[in-house]
Amino acid sequence: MRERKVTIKDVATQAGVSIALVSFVMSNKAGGKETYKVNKETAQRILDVADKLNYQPNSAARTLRSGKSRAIGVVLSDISNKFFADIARCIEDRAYKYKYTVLFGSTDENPRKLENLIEVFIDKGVDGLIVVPCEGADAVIRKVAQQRIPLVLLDREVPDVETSSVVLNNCKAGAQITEALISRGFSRIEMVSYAMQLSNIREREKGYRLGMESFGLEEYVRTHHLRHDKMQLIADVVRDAAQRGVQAFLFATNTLAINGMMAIARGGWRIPQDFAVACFDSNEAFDIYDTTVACVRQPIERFGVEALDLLIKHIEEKDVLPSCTRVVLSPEIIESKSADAGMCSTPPLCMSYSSGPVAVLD
Amino acid sequence: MRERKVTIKDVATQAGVSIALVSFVMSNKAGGKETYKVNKETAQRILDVADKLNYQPNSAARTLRSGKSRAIGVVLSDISNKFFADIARCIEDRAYKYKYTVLFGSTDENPRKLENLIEVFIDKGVDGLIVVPCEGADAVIRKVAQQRIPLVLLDREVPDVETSSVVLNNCKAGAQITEALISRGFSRIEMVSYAMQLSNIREREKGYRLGMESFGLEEYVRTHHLRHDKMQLIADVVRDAAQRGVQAFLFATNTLAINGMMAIARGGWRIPQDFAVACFDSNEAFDIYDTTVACVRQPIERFGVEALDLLIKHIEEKDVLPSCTRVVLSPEIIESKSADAGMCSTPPLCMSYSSGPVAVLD
DNA sequence: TTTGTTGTTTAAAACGATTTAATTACCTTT
DNA sequence: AAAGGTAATTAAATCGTTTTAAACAACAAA
Repeated sequence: MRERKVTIKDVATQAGVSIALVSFVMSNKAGGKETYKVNKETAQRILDVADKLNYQPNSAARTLRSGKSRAIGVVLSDISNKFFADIARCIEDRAYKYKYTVLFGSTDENPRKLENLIEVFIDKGVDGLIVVPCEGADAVIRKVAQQRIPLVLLDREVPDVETSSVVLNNCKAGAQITEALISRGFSRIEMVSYAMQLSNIREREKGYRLGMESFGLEEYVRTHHLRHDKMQLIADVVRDAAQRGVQAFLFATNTLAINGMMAIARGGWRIPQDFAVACFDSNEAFDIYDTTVACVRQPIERFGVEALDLLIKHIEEKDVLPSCTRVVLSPEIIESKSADAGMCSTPPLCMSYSSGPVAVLD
Repeated sequence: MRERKVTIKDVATQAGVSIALVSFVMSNKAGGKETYKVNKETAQRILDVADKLNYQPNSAARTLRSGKSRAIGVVLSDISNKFFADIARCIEDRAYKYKYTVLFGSTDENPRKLENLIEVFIDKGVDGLIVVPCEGADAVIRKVAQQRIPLVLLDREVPDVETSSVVLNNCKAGAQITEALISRGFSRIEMVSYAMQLSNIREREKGYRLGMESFGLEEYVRTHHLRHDKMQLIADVVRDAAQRGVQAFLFATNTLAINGMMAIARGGWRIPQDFAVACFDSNEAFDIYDTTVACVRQPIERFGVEALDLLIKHIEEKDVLPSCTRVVLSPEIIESKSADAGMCSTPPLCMSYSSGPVAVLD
């Protein structure tokens, strides 16, 4: 019952032309730049036949011969993390527009897995890669970059490597959100972060420090470094902080904030009565119960769009000069209306993600 | 500077054998069933050379010739939705183990987009598909099924089509969670659902009805049907319900719950003091602020694992009988400890997703 | 008539693997 | 010594495109 796939040959015979001509017409349809000269009538006839037979070019054959797959690989930390899932979605949509297909992979911050994923993707013949590098992946990234495989780093950067990247201005974001806390009257503010050598994390911590220092609060600067696979220890951090009279926490990520707030709640403390909280990334939870003092909203759409556009640019000018672009996105600080009122279950600031001004390039 | 890719030919000449032999060895390495007879020493020599040259078989060539791509397509509603993102992650991990690559696509509940995604994936040569069908996609699904393309439906089913599927026992879940609400003393319970013809949604509503009826509460049965692209109307539902003295809401999905709870908060009501809330799918928000009466926890891992295993089974026995399996997963009802205490910001029930018993097959 | 020229079309060679059918080498057996 | 059998190996066809270089047709210029 299996109907044999219709090939370019079928179209050619049906239309009474050679397969080459069909190929010319089919690839030109996609709007190629090198226009082959094909008689208009013949071209139309071929298109008609192709349409009638419902001809779909075989992707494997095309890739084999041309070396181009119109597929890209996207290597993230974890696609089930809301932040990355949102970005993935934007990349997907944008790629769809350009008629590119996307392969996703999650590293779990494991450099070996990252290396393996990249290998698999390259092996599958992707035209380029968007990668969220993890700790210990520097060497692999450098290798990819010097192999001249189109590459865009996302969210984090790697030192001493010539490649394009799209990142947030993390330092500025860290400083601004710290200042938001301070302007609410808090001074004993501590940061909860990861014990990972990641550019974005380090910059956020730096911003926090700068923010504190600019208000003369250097004596209270304290950053807790958690291992991402030992998240339960966050409860100790909270307990310890409570004893030392800490007033507010600044969480370096989404995941830290959620776990931290859970630890706070479990310990019997209340937000914002006992602890004020601010964090990076927004979250649905914060939208429902508007209890956080402020959060850094990252321009997710821009991350996806800029990364994909950059990558496609690289793919298309592959043989030309290897230009590198660094896109630094501006954070948006969203301050809660109600946090200082000490209430719970009050109207959230925004109904959906789409509201509010979109951050712009620096 | 571009280093030419090493091909099977290079390995063959280096090892002093024919390319056929290399092919035999390379594909046998993967544990094929039809063992070609190759001299052990020669095989080892070939493997050594392949390793030394870092030979990676060209995927396009392999796909073109063999018709198998070791890639699958996964068509979801929206990968940025936490529920689907979690499933995607499980599928990814499991596929990785089997050395399969996964293509993801989001339909936004649009049947045209679903059709297009499936077309693109098939065109890319995927060996099989996992699909979350949306409203209006029945015809497309049937077409795919009768084309004998390995297919597994996820989360929702399509009537009158012979295909495998993995779904929750939605009716049972609906009944149980309704009973959980009733056992807390609520009787004026209304359901907030979608105006979509989706098997899972319909079953959940049915369960709610059965649950209410089994306690003689049929007079209060009322299901609100929202359009997923008109989510803001949920505020009207809440306001209207408040006037009619409704005590509790049962939300049919994650997204409805989040938007509903936001609408409640915006309207100045409090959870659980003014409205009790129960819903399908858990969410990080509910973990932090343990205010919901109960939620249906879906066995996400099982969804991914079962769907992928089924699909691979279909792919591998493609030429044999087209057997269909229907996997129905049991829901787990998670009841909050604190909801009836009328508190906010109390210790949540579980620290992370991994706690608690895992639901089993019916 | 010959030589270009321009616009169309095509034959045939890749691309890099898999897979079939045939061949070789080396034993046994008769 | 011939025939048969088995294990190991290989030549060659094939998958469905893209792409290069050549061929062809028609017509203008020399």
